[in-house]
Amino acid sequence: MTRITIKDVAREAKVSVGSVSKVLNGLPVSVRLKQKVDAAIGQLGYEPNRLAQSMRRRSTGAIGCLVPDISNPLYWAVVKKVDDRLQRDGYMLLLASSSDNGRTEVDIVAEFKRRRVDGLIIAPGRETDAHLIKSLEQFGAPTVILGRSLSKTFSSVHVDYRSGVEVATKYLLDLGHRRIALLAPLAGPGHARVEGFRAAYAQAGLDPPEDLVPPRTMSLDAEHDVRRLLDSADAPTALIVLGTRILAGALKTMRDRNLDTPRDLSIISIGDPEWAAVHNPPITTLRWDVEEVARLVAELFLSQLKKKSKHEPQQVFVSTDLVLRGSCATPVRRAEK
Amino acid sequence: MTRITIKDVAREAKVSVGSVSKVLNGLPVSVRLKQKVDAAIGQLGYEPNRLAQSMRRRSTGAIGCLVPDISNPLYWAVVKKVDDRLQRDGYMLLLASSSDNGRTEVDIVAEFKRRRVDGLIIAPGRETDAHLIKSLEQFGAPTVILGRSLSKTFSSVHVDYRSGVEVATKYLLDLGHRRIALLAPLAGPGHARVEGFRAAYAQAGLDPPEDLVPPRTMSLDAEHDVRRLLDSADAPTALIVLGTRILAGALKTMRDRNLDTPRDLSIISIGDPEWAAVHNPPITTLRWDVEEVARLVAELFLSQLKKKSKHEPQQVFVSTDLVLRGSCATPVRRAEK
DNA sequence: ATGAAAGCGCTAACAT
DNA sequence: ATGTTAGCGCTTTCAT
Repeated sequence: MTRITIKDVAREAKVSVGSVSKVLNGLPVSVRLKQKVDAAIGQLGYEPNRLAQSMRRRSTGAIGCLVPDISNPLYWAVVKKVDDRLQRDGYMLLLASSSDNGRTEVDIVAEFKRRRVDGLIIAPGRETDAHLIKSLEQFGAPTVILGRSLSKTFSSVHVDYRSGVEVATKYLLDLGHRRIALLAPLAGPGHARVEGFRAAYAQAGLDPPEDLVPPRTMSLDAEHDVRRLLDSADAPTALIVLGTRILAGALKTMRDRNLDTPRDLSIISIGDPEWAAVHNPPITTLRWDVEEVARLVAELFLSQLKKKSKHEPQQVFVSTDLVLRGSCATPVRRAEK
Repeated sequence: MTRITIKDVAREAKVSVGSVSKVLNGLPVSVRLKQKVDAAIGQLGYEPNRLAQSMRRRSTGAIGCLVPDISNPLYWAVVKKVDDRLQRDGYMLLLASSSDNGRTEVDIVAEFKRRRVDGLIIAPGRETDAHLIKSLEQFGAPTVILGRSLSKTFSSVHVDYRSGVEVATKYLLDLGHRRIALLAPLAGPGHARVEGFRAAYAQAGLDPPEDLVPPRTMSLDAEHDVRRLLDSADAPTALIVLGTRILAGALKTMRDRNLDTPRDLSIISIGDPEWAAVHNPPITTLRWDVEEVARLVAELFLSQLKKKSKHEPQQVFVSTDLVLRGSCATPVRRAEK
């Protein structure tokens, strides 16, 4: 551990600590002074202590980043991108995940505060959390919320599931499907997806199959849910599934049952795992640009960081694309099977 | 931003700052004192400033964590697990990925030093890097290396690819394959895999097909490589592929070529992406326990952190399992096809 | 242009 | 048992 301080440098260069500090911070000094100080720094291998700097400057150059327990590739893609972007500006990420360690999001935000982070990037686990909102608001640092509508007082970036699912549902409806099941957890922004689902039915002048929409089902065991669904008397002819796990569960179940996609069941995946295009048949997917989400988070964040005046919070939505591949077809009536 | 300091608390409670500090740190004090201080703290909503604490205590409770690519499932699984474990002990992760931001690993480690992290968890991009090693050694803080044999002076956790690939190769050899291609990047611990590959051939009294082993090929474009390989006159009858990307490339190419797995080509994947079991046919995989890797990293790290005396560095290897699924079969002679 | 000195908020001796 | 005080390493007035 380096024990060399600015004092040592000052002594070595035979100047005052104040002068060394000036050189360090690029303030105007004489050429001679700068030379002496630089020489001493090189000589001693001095590295400034960021703790001490942070203390005086009242800024740590650290950003608190909180992601939930869900093992969602989206979060990591965003973390990576944000990290890349912020490192460029000299910031570092203090990362914490809110799972499996018995600490709540509020606890972690409190810890971020104690560590005097310069800002916060938060992907909350739940849609609304008064305690968390209050905690964030009274902190008052630049904050971006990812994926939830916590409160309009913060900037946030969302995927526009509502219209995405609407498009996907309409596509299936147009193909002739009527009994479409939406398999997504109720929690979180699930309601947006359900809204899109209902909207598509409404627009087609149809009633959505209430028994196939959450919150009907969805335990943690996706495979089990899918199995029950497919085995029921009035089984759906198409599935819209959220996320890798449920998709995998559905696909596995179908293989076990020797059901064919898309002949026996059409499938649309919400989210585009790498392998959706590899699978046989390739899975039709509602995808969005992870890179763009990440870019927006980083931009929104940096813009707040740079304005001195409170910037107006913005809610940004990232649109989705329905990527047509081979997992959807006109439904075959059960009797014909 | 909280502007309340220990002084304010002392004044409010009408005690000295020293006494407040004692209460904060759980040192023995009278019940009455503690009550007064706690009351004042609650009253004021005081939160200790960790920067100031760190400065005096000479310990930040922050751990520097450096990975080449946080969005890689292996790394983020480890990071998440390590984070869970370390949060329990009051630590936080300072995370940095060394890609796409123009900063070298040495730069980032230097930044970690300046920020006075209490320890380092590093997944180096390359097998050996004298500069990095020196930088880590002179830091002298608890350090765990993930996935590379940087230097025996640090503790490290590895996946035992050598024997894993040997087992996988032997399995294919026993099935009757002779022209097996090992598709893995040369860089990094690739040599261990190649060693395993050669060892299996040697043990069977056979010569490995030199033209099918890296460093023969492997550009960044896996699909292209696979295509060239399959189109060549003396194409392999089996593939051992490293990682999601290459596997996906291989599978896609095969679908395009209308080749069947395992009839036309057997495939073993090194690493077990979630979908390997979902794919049709399910992919035989050389897998290891990511959780265990993470657990070992955390344990190795904490044990160093807790010993005052330098602990002897340990090299831990995590063994692999060959999970037999449906992607391998006895080779069919080309002519018969 | 440079130096001296006062803190930043806290902990840890040392006094009392 | 509690209070006083000297720093931790740095930045930033304020003098010179």
